[in-house]
Amino acid sequence: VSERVTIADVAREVGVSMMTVSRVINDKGEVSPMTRQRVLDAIERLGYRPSGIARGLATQRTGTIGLIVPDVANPFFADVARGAEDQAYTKGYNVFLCNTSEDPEREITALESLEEKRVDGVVLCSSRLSDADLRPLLRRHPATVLVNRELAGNNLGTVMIDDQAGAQALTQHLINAGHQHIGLLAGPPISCSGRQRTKGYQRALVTAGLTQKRSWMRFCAPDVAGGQRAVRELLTANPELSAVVCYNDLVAIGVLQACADRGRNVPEDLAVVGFDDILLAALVTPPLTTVSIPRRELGRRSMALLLQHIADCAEGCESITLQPELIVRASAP
Amino acid sequence: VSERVTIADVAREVGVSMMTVSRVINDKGEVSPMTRQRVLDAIERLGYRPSGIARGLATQRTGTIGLIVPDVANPFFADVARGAEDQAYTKGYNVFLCNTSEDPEREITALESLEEKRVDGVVLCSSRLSDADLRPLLRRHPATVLVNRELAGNNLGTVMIDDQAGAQALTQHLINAGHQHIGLLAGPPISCSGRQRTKGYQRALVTAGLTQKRSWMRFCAPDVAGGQRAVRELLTANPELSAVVCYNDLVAIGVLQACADRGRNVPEDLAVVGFDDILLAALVTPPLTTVSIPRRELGRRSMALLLQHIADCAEGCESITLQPELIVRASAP
DNA sequence: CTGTTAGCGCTTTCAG
DNA sequence: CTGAAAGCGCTAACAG
Repeated sequence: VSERVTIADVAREVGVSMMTVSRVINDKGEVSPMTRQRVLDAIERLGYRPSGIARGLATQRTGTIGLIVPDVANPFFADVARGAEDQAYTKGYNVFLCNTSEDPEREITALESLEEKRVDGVVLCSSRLSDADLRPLLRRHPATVLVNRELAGNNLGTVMIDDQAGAQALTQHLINAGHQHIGLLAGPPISCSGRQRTKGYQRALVTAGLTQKRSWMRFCAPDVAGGQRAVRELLTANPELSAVVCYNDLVAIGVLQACADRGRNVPEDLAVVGFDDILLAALVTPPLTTVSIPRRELGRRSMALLLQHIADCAEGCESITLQPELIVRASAP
Repeated sequence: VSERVTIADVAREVGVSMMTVSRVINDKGEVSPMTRQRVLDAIERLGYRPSGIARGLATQRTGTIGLIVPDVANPFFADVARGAEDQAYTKGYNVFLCNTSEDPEREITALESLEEKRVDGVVLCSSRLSDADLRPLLRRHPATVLVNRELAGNNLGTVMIDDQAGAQALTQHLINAGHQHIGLLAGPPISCSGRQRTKGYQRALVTAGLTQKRSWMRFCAPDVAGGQRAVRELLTANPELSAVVCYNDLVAIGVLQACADRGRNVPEDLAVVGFDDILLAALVTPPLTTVSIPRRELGRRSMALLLQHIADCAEGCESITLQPELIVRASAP
């Protein structure tokens, strides 16, 4: 990386002003075809590449977006990140990736350092910050899209998954199969998506005119161990249950394992449905009936919404809701 | 994002020069404790945050790193990305994430746009570009670390996985268990890691003084279907085989499925070992003996190497090789 | 300990 | 169609 070639070098080489070179680079303003070609040649010959930094300082736009996720190593956010980056790429933007590890402090740091980097906008996934903490932080950014999180009052772009509809479809599927006693492993009580999914479960039961019982619902850790533990308690207390709706696929897999351990057949003795359609869902025995979330699409749409908002900032707070898709497999045919 | 507060605003507010404010921000040069405090107060009061863009233009350092991967949605690279970002975060750097989709054109574009962004360095994973294409592109960057790819001649930082040692350990494990007739499903012939793993397999056999037969080795697609197909041919042609080393876990799972289909017991009739320790490896029946690659560590070390190189650019081309770790499970006890 | 003078490399006026 | 001047917001290098 010897000496960087600047726009001045190119201008001198061709014998024109820097402005003319700038016009050629940006395809702005009229430049005579001949001059234009000579500039292009010089750029090629000298190996000139404009400095986004200098340009950013002059224009106040960096061509840069911040993407904040809890953890890219989580396949969910990895897919979201892929979709977001793809979309940004096609529009000529680069994206800063920030992981928060679910740590509010780190989320704050991310938002702040992205501000220092003067990103043109931020896509923030599953923010764990309180409204009060989040609002002032976002106000310092020119544009933001929230994924999987609402923020009342601010007219921000928002992209959500319809958790309630997903859980309702799953529960309805069980009801259609003749189940009348359906349990729920609801995930962590703080989880927003958990609450929505619980609502969907309840609404399906109400719509079908089926009984609901408090004891048929149980919170659990959102992983395999959580499902394993919770389902034991659930079935011991409620032997009448013939089906169970799980917060997510990992919980459902925990249920599968618990059933295998106690010689309970799925789906004959107990039908099981998950949520998310993770890779594993199709591979366990029996394969899981679940609901699939268009994760890459989620990232793509979020980024598209943000870039559109940046382009014509007239637009207000568009809000998008993506529908999960029911995937029927052997665990609940 | 009303009017941005600048260093000049802070200076005016306190009644000092911009330099003094700058010194406070950067903890550089001596500033009287009192002035210092007044500056800090004003920064807080005004909500000032320095512009990384302006600073980058002045210092020629952006505090920014480019990370190029084939695909973050691939769990392998997602983990690498996580490790790399974590490391960068602890050192105060932000990282640009670029996906190439295995497309050479897009890899070139990524390298070029990262140059425009004036990143301080690049971590490039599994580059698909030829040496001839890659070299001039990298020369334009101040620092680079290559992951999972060598480039002769250039003294770049390089981080590799020891594929050969991994395959050798796996094969040795089978030999220790008494196997004498060991087959190999070698993956695609073009694969560089495939060649290394084949070498490791062969070396283990040679070291143990066991026979090798050409017909015991077979190329295959690096997925479940590939393993399924190849193992049938392999066993039909060589019924004497009591164990098989697979290019990766997916191939091994294909072998498991083929065995299940034909009533062949694993590991009694055939011992099977994989490579990578993907999530699935522990969950199939029987669980796979395999070798685990420290993926997050791979990302972390790569970024650490790059940042160290940036810090004291005196250093030359350090090269790191990470060892896979043998994981013994039921498919080859 | 603090301030002044020059840029960093580009674009935005406004004039030719 | 082309150019000159004035910054964008910050810091390096000197001076006091």
